[in-house]
Amino acid sequence: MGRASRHQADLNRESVVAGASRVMREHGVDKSAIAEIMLEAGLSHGAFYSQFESKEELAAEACAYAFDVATKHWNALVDNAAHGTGEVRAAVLERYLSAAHRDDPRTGCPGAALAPDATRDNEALRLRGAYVAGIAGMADAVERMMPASLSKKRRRQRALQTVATMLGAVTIARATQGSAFSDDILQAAREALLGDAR
Amino acid sequence: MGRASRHQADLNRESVVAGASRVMREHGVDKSAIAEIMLEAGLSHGAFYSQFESKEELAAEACAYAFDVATKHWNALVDNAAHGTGEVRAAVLERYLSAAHRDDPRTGCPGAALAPDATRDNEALRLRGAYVAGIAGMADAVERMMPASLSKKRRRQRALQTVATMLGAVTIARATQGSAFSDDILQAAREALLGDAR
DNA sequence: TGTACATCAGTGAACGCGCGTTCACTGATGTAC
DNA sequence: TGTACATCAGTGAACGCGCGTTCACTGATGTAC
Repeated sequence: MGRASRHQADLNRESVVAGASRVMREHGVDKSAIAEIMLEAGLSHGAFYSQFESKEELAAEACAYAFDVATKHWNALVDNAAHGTGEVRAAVLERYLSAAHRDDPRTGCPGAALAPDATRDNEALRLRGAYVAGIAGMADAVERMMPASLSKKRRRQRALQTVATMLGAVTIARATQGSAFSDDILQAAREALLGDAR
Repeated sequence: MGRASRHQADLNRESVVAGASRVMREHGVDKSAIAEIMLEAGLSHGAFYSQFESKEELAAEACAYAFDVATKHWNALVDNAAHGTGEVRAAVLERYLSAAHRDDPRTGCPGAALAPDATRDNEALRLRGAYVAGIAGMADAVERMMPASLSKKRRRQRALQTVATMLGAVTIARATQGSAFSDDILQAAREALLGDAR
């Protein structure tokens, strides 16, 4: 096959990062074998180390990439909101707290999917760094969805509470998938965050 | 060393389960080596398989054990409450959402610590089963702490919302430990669940 | 109560597998002239 | 613009390590008589 062009190599690298972000959200960093990730990108196992220094570097980049995509999407929704942020907030929460999101971590929230890996990353801190930056950006996006009538301080507070509840509900729903409890916890979170009895 | 007495063997088994519940809450099931767990119980690596069928069986028992201890404790607090459940609720939440709990998963909530392992347990379902039973019991205990003035249905709803927020806040706080965000998310969850007046 | 034997908890070493990382090699790409 | 050579993305195989599991063995415990 020989050497790939500089342009093609760059495309390949992006493809590996994007693929890794999906595989790692599904299986976690440790259970995502490099061979499997490279296969997803259509490359051979051994090609990995001509693009990345280590698996940990890839994990950090995949984390940053996943947060970037998700947060940009939310910010665009806010920017394009025609009738205030209430509808955007409702749509985002409805989607986040859906069975579909619970069942498809591959394209879902990296804050929920990668939290365990960021937690246990105690030697090399790159993944944790990417996670912290990512979740902070995500919280900022949620803050922008909060009612303009609230004070800046209250909007921040509400945003953080919302993020904690969203992420906790999906985390528990995934850990209990297949049981009635899984649906109940999502339903309760929906009622809390966008419910009638709000 | 020779054969241990039946009584001693039972004690050893309990010791292994209790030790595993601590090690696994700290490192997760996969990163908890059997050798390390057995060492914690003062036994040799090879003794494991005369007590347990597999690592997965141990993980399920360790999960059930950790939930059992935590939930019994909370139920006892409710049973012994002198002045209604408000104080118990406040004390439990204050503790759960503390930096101390974030920093000490070994003796902390298994619902937060073992969620990733229950999530990825897709072949042998014993760990997931223990997790579902455990988190359900924990939610019941939280429900008992809710104001008696609320309807049964509202108490249940509030309990599930509370569990989602608690667990989500600690999960994020652990994944972002060492950053300001980690303290902020715990603080926000305290304000949400304990009230601004707190 | 004492004796002979079977049981089996615990030991320490070895096995096997998955997987991160390394390496010698290939041959198209990029560059110097 | 063409030619010669150096570079390096990608290949496929091998290495090494951690760790779950297995195994032959030990000797105190439990039991049958």
